[in-house]
Amino acid sequence: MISFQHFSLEDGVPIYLQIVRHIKQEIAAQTIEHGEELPSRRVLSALLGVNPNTIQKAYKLLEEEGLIESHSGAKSVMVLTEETVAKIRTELLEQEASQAVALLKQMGITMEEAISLIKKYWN
Amino acid sequence: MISFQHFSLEDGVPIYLQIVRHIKQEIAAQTIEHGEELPSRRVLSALLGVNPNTIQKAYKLLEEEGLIESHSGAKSVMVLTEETVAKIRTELLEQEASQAVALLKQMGITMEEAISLIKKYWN
Amino acid sequence: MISFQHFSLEDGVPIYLQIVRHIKQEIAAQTIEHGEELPSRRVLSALLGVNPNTIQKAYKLLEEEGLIESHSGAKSVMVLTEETVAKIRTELLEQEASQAVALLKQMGITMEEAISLIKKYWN
Amino acid sequence: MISFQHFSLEDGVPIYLQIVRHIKQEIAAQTIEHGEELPSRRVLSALLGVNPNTIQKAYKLLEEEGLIESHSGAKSVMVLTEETVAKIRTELLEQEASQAVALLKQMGITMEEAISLIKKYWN
DNA sequence: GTGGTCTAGACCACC
DNA sequence: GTGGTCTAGACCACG
Repeated sequence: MISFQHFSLEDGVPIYLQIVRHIKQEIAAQTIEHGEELPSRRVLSALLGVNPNTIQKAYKLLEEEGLIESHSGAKSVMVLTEETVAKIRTELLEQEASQAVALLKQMGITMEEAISLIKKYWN
Repeated sequence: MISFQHFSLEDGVPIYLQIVRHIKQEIAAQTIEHGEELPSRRVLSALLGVNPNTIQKAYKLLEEEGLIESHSGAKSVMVLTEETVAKIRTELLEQEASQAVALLKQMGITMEEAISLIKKYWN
Repeated sequence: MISFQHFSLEDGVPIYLQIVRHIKQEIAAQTIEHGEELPSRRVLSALLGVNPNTIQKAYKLLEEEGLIESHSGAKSVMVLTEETVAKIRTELLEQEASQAVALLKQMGITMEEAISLIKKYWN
Repeated sequence: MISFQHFSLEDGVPIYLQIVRHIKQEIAAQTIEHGEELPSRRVLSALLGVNPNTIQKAYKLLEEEGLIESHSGAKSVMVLTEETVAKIRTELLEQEASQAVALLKQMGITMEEAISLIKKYWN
């Protein structure tokens, strides 16, 4: 079941991309599964306090990537193969890890310090 | 001294915000120091390959945050106390670390796996 | 009696407006007459291949213009005086003719060429 | 020189499509030529009393059809070959003529009456 | 109720 | 000044 419990809007990054990213995270975490229904535009827009159109844009992008099927009048549905799940998982990890490492290195932090940081923030 | 980095709109973050963030990273890494002169808008725009207006916007934001002082006609200088440097450093780390940890945990990754990921991407 | 016609959103005009226009054309052509019963929403929607709601919307608009009377539970009947028929007829012709003539003149076509075009497309 | 002198907004048809159509008419009438600059989004939107975005949408559609070239920071420019002009001209005529003929025939008007209508509205 | 689209306004990067 | 894009709100067709 998809959830937007731990979702909060950052500043700067377009909202619809943040939503896409969050859904991909849920896919990678397998908290959302093949065939599952997504919340409707209106429901999710009310939940996040944004315009229904912004949700629409996020869903459309996911549809173009083949992760969703939408038919007018019916709810949008997840379309997931094991393959795509694995691919998304790898993508997200790579993205996040390389970004984090780049930042830490640029700030002059050593790998050991980085590891202790991870431990500190893990809880 | 501000170092080169590639900026683009790919991920949707406005370039001028990316530049602000980059400069803050250099502050946190102490590769930029108090009293240092910033490159002129024109020079930096050439260096980073973006429009001078965009640099202007970034500088203005930094000035509003009190990190820069521009005296009309003269060059801009960094205004950094130990306090502000520490604050920026903490901000950046916290932001990045908590975001990364949240993602990893949500994806069902253990701390040990996370650490080995760090090691893998460190180089 | 309302005849079949293909309706779609291709050119951007809402379907319910296309239906209204189509019915007005039948009025002007006097293939629909005063006192005639309209097909029920369900029947017409099946005939035209559109959603019953869309027919409903078209009927409502015609009712607001006074061309239809619907008594609750009963069928809708056409309310047409000679006057209104003539008015609709004139409206439609004027609209179409002036639009077509404006286009042709703007494109630098002579009246003679226009007439031969009419002849060409008449069949 | 393109002009929106004799342009007025109809109801029902999306505004951006009306604009596209009008520009195509000007192309067909050769009142607008290869290499000519189009009015900017802001200018035209103010002129027509609509949102700049609506103009943007019209221009984008023309660009996708290869009739316009747009580069950020510079004005949009017409890209017209003799071939495309001829094609547009034919398209518009065919469209308008067949539409007009269909309406007239459906209204029970004979070809002779139609021709006299044309003559009547020509002036 | 659902998704699809048109119009509107503000902001961004660039010349 | 220019075009490009993101967010917002209203309307449409459909189940």
